[in-house]
Amino acid sequence: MLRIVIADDHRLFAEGLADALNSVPDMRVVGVVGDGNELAGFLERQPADVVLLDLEMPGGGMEALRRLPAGVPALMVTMHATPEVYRDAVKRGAQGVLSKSVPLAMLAAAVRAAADGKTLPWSATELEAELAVYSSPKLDPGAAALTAREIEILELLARGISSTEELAERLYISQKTVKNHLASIFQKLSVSDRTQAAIEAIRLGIAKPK
Amino acid sequence: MLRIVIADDHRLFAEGLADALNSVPDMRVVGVVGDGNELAGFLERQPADVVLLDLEMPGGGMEALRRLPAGVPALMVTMHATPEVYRDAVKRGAQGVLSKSVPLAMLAAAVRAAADGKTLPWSATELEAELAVYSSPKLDPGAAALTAREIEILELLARGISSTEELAERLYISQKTVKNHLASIFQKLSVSDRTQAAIEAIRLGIAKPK
DNA sequence: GGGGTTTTGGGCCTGTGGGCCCATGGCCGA
DNA sequence: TCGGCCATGGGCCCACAGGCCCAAAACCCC
Repeated sequence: MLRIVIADDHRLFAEGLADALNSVPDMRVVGVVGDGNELAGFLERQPADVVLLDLEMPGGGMEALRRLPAGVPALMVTMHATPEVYRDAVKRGAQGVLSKSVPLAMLAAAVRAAADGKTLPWSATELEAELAVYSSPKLDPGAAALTAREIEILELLARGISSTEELAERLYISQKTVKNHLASIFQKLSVSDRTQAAIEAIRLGIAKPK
Repeated sequence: MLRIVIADDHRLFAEGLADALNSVPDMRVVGVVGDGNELAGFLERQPADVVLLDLEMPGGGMEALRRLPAGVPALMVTMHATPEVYRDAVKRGAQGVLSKSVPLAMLAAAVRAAADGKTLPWSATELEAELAVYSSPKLDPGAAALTAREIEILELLARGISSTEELAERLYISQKTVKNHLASIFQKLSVSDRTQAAIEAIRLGIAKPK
């Protein structure tokens, strides 16, 4: 799970992006700050794996970038992505620069790459090639341990198929087998009933409600 | 449920905002377009209750505004909210102008006001006074029927507090009362157990997982 | 002040969920 | 080929969930 801090004074953008990133299975936004001067202090109290910085913000995006604690990967996200901005940002320690016009999936990939310590290239073609590796979420170890059948059951569960009887019917297996799978799921997800399992499945992005 | 269309070529912003608005109980983003020229055509196929327009976009925000079908409330959302922009936008039929720096809750209130046909004032103080009326979501008929206590229980449920015992402890009431509330919730949401209730609560935006 | 709703609680009963044990056959990789 | 995981089932037990009926105090609105 990658912990992300967003530094952007445009609250609609920041809050929206936070929601969007939280719906990506392997990411969690742990903080939003609206002022570049607050960022360094905030990161002392709240460790993060990646910081997303707006270029245009109070306190200055470039300035905030320069004052980041060493070793914290940062991505500059800006309306005005130019080669000059890229050069300056990378010189000051950023892992890359992204336009606010890129799709969410590309940002997610870039965040994974940044967390991995990669410095992203500027050119669009190289960038796409680089990010292809990071396109899919690195799921939690817990989630990864789930078997195919278990995931299938979780998907149904998250869609509201909650009774043992109906689950068994949908999967053409006995109710006993369903209960066995569920018991295994509970253990792997560290939960104690199917309600918590459904919530956890939704939270992990394994399954979506409806 | 208010249907919203977002017109903005900054995909990160648009997708993020879409997620954020979808998590507001009474709103649903039904479309995102990245070009002002596409907007009018899109709205013919997909009716909307409110349109959110970016000022700075291909095709021109003001231009797109002018070409909106009559009677569709529109809000201009922009980095550069100035009195001049406000004057021009309102003259062209917009219900108001909001800076991208406002919090999500204010946008949500503004959307409700716009859907109601209100034209929003420019000055911040008047705006706040006007939006106070629209601060709380117009819930779904089904959701609206839920009582305060029932919502409280649903929130806990969606956070993984699933056993009757723990729910009772958290709320300082007897387990019997918890079960009674749950029975009432099941009926109102047309579900049959707490797993489905938790999922429905998340889906309706009444509660968020964790 | 009186009639709705909400919140609180009781009793009772049945069905289901979840814990724990075990067994078999299939499949895959070392 | 053998040991491992997986999917499939069985039996058993008990606690808990959910259904149904009812009741009283609190609250709020007209």
